[in-house]
Amino acid sequence: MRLMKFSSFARCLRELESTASRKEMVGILAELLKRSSEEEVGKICYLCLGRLAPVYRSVEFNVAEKTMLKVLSFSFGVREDEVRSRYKKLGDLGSVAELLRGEYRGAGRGGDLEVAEVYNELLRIARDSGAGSQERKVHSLAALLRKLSPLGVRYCARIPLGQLRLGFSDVTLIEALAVMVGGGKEEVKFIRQKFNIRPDVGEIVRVIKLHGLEGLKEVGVEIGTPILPALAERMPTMEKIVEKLGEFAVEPKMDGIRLQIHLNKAVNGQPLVDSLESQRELFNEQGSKKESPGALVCIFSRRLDDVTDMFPDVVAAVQKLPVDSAIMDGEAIAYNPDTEEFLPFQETMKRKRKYNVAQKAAELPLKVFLFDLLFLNGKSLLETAFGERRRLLEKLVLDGNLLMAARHTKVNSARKLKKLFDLYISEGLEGVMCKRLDSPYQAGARNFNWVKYKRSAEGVGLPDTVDGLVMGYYAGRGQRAKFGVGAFLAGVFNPQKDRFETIAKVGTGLTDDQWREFSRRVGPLEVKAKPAEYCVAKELECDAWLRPGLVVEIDADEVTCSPVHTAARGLNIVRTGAENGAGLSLRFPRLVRFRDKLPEEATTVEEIMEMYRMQQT
DNA sequence: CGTGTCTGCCCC
DNA sequence: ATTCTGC
DNA sequence: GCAGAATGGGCAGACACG
Repeated sequence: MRLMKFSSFARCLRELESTASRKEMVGILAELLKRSSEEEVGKICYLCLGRLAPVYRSVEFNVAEKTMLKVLSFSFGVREDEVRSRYKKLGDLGSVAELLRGEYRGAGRGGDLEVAEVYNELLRIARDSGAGSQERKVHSLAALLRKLSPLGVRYCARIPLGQLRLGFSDVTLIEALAVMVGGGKEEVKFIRQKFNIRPDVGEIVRVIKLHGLEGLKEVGVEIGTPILPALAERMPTMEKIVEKLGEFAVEPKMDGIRLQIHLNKAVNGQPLVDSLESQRELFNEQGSKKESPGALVCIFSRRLDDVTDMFPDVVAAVQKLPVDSAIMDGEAIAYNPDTEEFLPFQETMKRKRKYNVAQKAAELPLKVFLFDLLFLNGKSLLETAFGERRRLLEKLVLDGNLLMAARHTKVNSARKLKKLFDLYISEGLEGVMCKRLDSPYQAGARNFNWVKYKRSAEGVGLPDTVDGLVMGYYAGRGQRAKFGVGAFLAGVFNPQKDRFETIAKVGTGLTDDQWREFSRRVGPLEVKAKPAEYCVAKELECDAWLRPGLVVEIDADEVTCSPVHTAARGLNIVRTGAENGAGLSLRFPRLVRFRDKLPEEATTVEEIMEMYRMQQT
């Protein structure tokens, strides 16, 4: 079979991009996969998904928007402001690149590259690092783009940005795999199950090409290969949760970092480290080999990043567990051993680091609340009912200090649920997780086996919504480009200083109609420069400024200290954990509605300060 | 050696 | 993370 | 109801530059 040309690949992507029906996309993708040979099909899968490797290999480009602007400018001899202004208008660097390539009259075309050649070059560029690497990346990417057709450039330029905007992702690609081998619903289900425990489409398609679906049967849960985490859905009321779930258990929802912990002790049986090490060598990674005596521990984040080296205290505690092998799911959160209080999310985040790990571990001790057991002593528990998995988890003999089992209470009424919810809220926690006791561990799925119910759902997250002044807005990307806006900057009023201070950028909560309405309402308010009474950090500079005129109602989960937002900055009131000069901002801001209010009737900095204080208790 | 800018399928 | 939209 | 694509605040890391 001949190797596929990148131009031909690009034409296929173009077809996919202009197709809305998922069924049709599956057909096109199945054809594409069928046409590609086994050596290149894995690479084609990764490229389709805007990547070079499966997520848990984390090949980082360190090239995104800003650098790609430089690449396009350099590649096609166009001034950077020109590229930037076209980007603002089109909202997509691929389209800009395609246009520039079409207009480019310099020498270029170096023949028609194969997909694999483009892939290899992108991988080489991604791996370049160290002094001077940014410049080399710009030059190499520019040279690569000049060798491609305009359509090829369109997609190649989007790959380092990590999004091809084709309207499909992993799941659709899996369906295409099933169709490729002439399968139906059953086969989709089968392949998806395998993908959930080996989240590497490239690998799965290679196995299928070589050995068919039969070959996939060999793929099982493996210590050292992350399982896609199960995710929770939300529901609006507790009554609906009880109605939907029947008999379930309630656990507290902690505001920390999700961890999937793998443990393998070479006690009896074969340790499964061989394949792990060989895969690492394949990707030429250095230094991540775990030299722990007698026990291999791997920790993965929610997005399957290997974060083992960031949590040596967790590794040490897990190594002591009296089991041969296990995979556990849990939440890590920093706490203060003196007050026994859990710390805010921002503090826990400081534990996610590469340097000064031991020092921060001492400053910010963790609790890890384990809430699920996916694998135990060589056997997968994914199909085991949650009630039974929980029973096995409780038998694990945790140290009770760093490793704890999450509190877990069986519930069958809204009354009991409410009681637990109130209890956990009073402890300063985020809310509750409700889990069906009879459900398997649904790796990779967000469904109603797990339902989260947060403080904010009660309208208790923020004491009140915020009425913010719209100070300016930002050009939209992708599908927001057509509205001319993708987000806006909101501020609150400081009557003492007679000025507006920023509290959040808002980019969600508006329907398409509301985005259009936004454009209409904002048109007459546009001014050339930032009004003098706006206090805005440099990094929040808007694409268009507005004079005071439009006020909107904003909801959020929380008021937090902010290093960039200026709201209530300098109000000399003690803020726990805040640096001097910190302002306040909103966590997870979203628009509720447009309001007919005067700018001076916007929420004031004192009111925001009061909301912040109320939260602390 | 600091400081500033950009990046991350980052974490949430 | 939240939210909206097309299928 | 699912899959996908818009978007948020805030943190540490990687480089570039002076």
